[in-house]
Amino acid sequence: MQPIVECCAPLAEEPIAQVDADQLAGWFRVLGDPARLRLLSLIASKGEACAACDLVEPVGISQPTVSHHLKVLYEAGLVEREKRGRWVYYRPVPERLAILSRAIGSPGA
Amino acid sequence: MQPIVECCAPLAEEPIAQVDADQLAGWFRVLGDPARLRLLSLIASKGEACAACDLVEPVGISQPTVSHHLKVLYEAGLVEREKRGRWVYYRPVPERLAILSRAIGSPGA
DNA sequence: CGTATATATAGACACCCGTCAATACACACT
DNA sequence: AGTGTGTATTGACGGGTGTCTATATATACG
Repeated sequence: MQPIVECCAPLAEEPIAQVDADQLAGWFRVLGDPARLRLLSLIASKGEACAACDLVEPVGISQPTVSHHLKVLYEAGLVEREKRGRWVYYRPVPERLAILSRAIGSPGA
Repeated sequence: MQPIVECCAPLAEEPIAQVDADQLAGWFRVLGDPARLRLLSLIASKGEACAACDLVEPVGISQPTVSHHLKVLYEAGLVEREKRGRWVYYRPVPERLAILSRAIGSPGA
């Protein structure tokens, strides 16, 4: 995960560079799956969530698939993980999400 | 295109419903491609853009591929089209983009 | 009408992705 | 140490997607 703190001015501000487009598109693609969106929403609305405890049953997909999606979210830097005993807890990374929100945010409207 | 004006409370507010997840994920998937992101950025930063005039050359992909991406953006309701003479002009749809921005917006951060 | 240009479509190809069952791994608790 | 449970990985399958070339359609201009 790159140390990107400031990235990608709003799309409407200036034509986005290829590099930034790749970066942003990667994040959006991660959000482009209903299962991941529901997982992220579950995590965010609880503030923190454990995979088996809070996530597998509600989304209604198999445990390996949940694990896969959580990995994708994690590697995109949209959630962070903390292992506590036998369980792994996930929390959202608001800074990352803010980058995306700001990129498509319409200051001209 | 459905008449969705109000949709999808912020992800962190409450666990998102399956239907909303499908809807949102569809829009994010559209943004999940660098070429489409660059096209949208070019359109948005100019306020309006014509495919051949302003888009084909800057993004560096073939005309049919540009046409395809514009169709995807259009059918997602992220841009609107207007045919003027031989040309087709595209404009962003800020309300749609605002929905996405608000969905991932972090009120808790 | 014919030609030139802007746009869209068709078809093909390679590649990526979501899902699952099966299995492996990690960690606590007795 | 052994067992049970949470988590991750593997391998496979089906479907979707981005890209291209070639071609078709539409519109303006002479």
